[in-house]
Amino acid sequence: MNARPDPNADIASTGVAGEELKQFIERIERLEEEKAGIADDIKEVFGELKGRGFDTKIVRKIVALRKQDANERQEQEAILELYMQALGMQ
Amino acid sequence: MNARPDPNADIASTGVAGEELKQFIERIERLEEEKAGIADDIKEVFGELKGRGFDTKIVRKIVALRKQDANERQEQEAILELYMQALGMQ
Amino acid sequence: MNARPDPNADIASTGVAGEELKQFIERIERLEEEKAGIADDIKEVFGELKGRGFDTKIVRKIVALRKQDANERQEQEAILELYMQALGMQ
Amino acid sequence: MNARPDPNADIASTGVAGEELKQFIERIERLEEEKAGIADDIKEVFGELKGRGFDTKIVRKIVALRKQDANERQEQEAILELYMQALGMQ
DNA sequence: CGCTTAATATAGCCAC
DNA sequence: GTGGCTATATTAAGCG
Repeated sequence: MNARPDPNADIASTGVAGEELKQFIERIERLEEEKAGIADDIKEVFGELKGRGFDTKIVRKIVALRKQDANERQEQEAILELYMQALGMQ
Repeated sequence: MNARPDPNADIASTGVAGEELKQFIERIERLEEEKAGIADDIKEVFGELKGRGFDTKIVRKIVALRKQDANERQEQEAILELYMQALGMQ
Repeated sequence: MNARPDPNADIASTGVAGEELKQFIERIERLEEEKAGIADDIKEVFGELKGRGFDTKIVRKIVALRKQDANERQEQEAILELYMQALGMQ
Repeated sequence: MNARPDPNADIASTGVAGEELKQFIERIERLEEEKAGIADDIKEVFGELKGRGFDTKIVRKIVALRKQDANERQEQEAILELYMQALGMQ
């Protein structure tokens, strides 16, 4: 048993749960702002790196590859080749 | 004119640019970790909120809607400015 | 249960699934051509409109805004329905 | 000299250019609807193809490859390898 | 032609 | 664990 079994119902009536909800939403929005800020930082690094003459597209690929399991990558390539052979493409 | 007009060429030879690239990549990876951490925090808030009896789906929609409202406002202002420029109203 | 549980296997052997795949790909390519054609039509309209003295940038913004307004309306309705469900109001 | 040198100015005054603009916008919106319809058709084909056991991601790749110039692809791969060598990744 | 914004594709998440 | 949905990442287009 719970003192507030259905906060949603309370929203329309007392506003108590509404206040709690507001707090949650504000926390989320604050965190999302932070996240967006970091995303901007990343963009800046790419901008800087581009200004130094590096190819951003390739750097992105490297970063992605470092995350990705090498085996999975090989598997993907293998099945892709299989398909291409079936279609007579190369 | 630039002291390093083609970093790509350097990569294969001296490795100097390779070192610089490595630095960039590590910065990016550090920032992406931070970003992922915040994403986790957000998930936690949703978990908590769910534990308090709120419907996560609805809360997500509210958050999205509030963001959209903000965007909408910006859009409206943007187009208003465009019009004013077009009409020579400065 | 399915008559062809693993088309990928068939590709390398009989080529039957390869044929089916080819059909799919050709359908997709035909549709993408159509789509590109329409995109060209849109470009033409913008060209025409520009020739009539309108500012394409502004017109694009108006179109985007009208679309956004429509989306916004749908979003509002969606969240309203969600709330009603959550509150047991059918 | 032109009978309507600045349609934008007219918008605020006579509404004549406003009417013309409306026509343009409606044409654009109609075309964009068509385009969206075809995009949906494409999605359907992918859905169907998926239901037949094909891997949509790979099929997308094939479609993209068929568009792409083979030389460009090889060049991309070459430079990627170069970078990876420089970083000691394989 | 580079930079910014829109379209598309991918991946992660959540509910069933 | 599968499938839909949202969010992110990539790619393409438009503009100056």
